[in-house]
Amino acid sequence: MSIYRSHTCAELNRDHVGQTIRLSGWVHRVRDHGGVLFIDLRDHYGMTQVLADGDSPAFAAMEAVRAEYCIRIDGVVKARHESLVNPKIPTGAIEVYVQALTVLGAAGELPLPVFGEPDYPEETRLTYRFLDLRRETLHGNMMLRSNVVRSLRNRMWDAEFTEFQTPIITASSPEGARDFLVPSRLHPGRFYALPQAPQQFKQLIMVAGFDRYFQIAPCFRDEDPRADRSPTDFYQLDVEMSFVEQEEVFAAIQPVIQGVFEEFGGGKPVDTVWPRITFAEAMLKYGTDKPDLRCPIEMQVVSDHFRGSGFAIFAKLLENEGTEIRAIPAPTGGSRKFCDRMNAFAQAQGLPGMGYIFWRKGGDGAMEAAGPLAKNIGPERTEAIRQQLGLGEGDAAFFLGGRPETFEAVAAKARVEIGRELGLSEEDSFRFAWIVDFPMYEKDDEGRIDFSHNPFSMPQGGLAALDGDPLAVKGYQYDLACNGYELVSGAIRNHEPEIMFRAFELAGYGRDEVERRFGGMVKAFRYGAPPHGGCAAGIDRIVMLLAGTTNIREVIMFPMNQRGEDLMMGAPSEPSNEQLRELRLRVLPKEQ
RNA sequence: GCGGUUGUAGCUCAGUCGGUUAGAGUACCGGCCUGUCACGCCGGGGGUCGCGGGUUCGAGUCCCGUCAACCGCGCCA
Repeated sequence: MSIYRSHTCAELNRDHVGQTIRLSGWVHRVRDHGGVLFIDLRDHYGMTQVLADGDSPAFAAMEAVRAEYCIRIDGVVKARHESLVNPKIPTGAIEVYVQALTVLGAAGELPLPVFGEPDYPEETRLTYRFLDLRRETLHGNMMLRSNVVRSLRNRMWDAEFTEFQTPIITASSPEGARDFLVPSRLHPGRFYALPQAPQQFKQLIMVAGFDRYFQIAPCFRDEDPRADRSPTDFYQLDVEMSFVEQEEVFAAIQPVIQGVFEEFGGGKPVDTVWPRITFAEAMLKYGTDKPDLRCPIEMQVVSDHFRGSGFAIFAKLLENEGTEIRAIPAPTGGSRKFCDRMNAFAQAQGLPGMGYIFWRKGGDGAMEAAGPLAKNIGPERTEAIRQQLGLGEGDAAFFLGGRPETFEAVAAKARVEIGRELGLSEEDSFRFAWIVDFPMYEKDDEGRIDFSHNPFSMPQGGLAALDGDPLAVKGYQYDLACNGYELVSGAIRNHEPEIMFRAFELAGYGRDEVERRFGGMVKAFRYGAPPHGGCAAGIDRIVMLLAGTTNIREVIMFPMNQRGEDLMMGAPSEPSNEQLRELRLRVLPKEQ
């Protein structure tokens, strides 16, 4: 027999009654009745009730253990009386009478209880992550993650993709997010960078004549975190294929993503047909490029009804170029209480507010429009709006005005909030859509043309398209949106050096600069580069959705906190003087 | 960098209009209990009310500042 165990804590049942067995695990819970003492013994696999009474030589030892002690017991499996069976655990038909107990690892007073999983401050949970991970939820999340990754790999292998590893210590690529830099000891004053993604490597793998590559790849970005975005590092299912068009990438990746959602989604409905929605349409209808399609509400432009109307705020707004009025229809939302609550929601998000109209039964029994806006613009315009939006008695509509970029983010949240509050949205389903035709360029704060997404994407229309208005150029660039999250992002790549130079030129990067920054890739494209494209799927987010949480740290084994610190390991830490000397670095004092 | 929320026992929280010695649950320690599975009962220790300043006869409570955590914005090709 193993010195630690003959069985796991999930294994024993009536078939083992009478056997002498050995278990190792953690003390989940102690119930001391004086003459008889029960311990729920827990390991990775499950739970078994073990007990001792005064006749057992292990009784004194049993009395001494506390929650989360790691112990080993020897004992005999006993059937429980029918009235004492615990149906909540698989081993509930039996219990183990303990004859010997050894403490393998004692535990101090717990800073974080495992039993019962009460809510705890995240700071404590991260500092004692190893205890948090013993808890059922997090333990289960990590097992889910492992199983999802295995399933993704199997599905990719089955589809004849090949997995390769790319460098972790590599060169800085100056576009995009901030790099994590790694000082070079052999070359003082020079730095490696951790890859933000294996982007250039996977493209080079295609140039190298491989086909259908994938990798479960760590990506590193030195940016501030969000609830759904891990700081410092995260994992992507990175994919690249040669000789493909956009639809072929979709066809390759949909079965993989859909498959894991069907496998691990707990039976929640999973879309099997994924609509293609253009970026422009998504922004118009949903106010975001990652719409939550569980909410059926679609926004509409209603500017004409407000032009020259008695509602001065909107009428005046519309005199400025690039402005519009957008309506969010809210079927069944026709009460002042609800409208005021949503208005307050918009204000809490930093907008001046959302105007609204709602339709109710009037004093004479006929439908009447209510709300401050209706009074200002008059009955004809109000009625025209109602007809355009297809609303009726008991419904409401909210209005936002200005340049779309100033209100779209809040409108997107309000749309989802309205749908949820009114019970119009599905809750337990996964709704997917490919968002396509992203613009190649946008204007930055100073009015300069810059890449809006991925500079390596092929512009639609090729070289010729780059001679017109840059802001009108669309790329073969796409995202997969699911329930309000961006799960996948990808593109057909620009593999022709001349188009690439021209594309960068529009964004203000000279030929020399492109050669310098992306020299390896540009050089490769001069020696017979195949057309290629691919995508990358966010593993953490996929697991997050499958685990039913909205916090990415719930699905990462050892996450950073909101400030990019690892409270358990104490990272980042100060280097020793010797380390700095060797790297020939000096730390500047903090500016006061 | 900016905004919101929170900060009281190891932990989760309550604490009224500014008023006596700041409470409960849980955890911990001690006692009792032979059928519990969130065991139960009795007792005990445990507090810089985040920190600093102010108003007041009196501040956990009001005001100012500051720190920290989380959420959001900026940022994230």
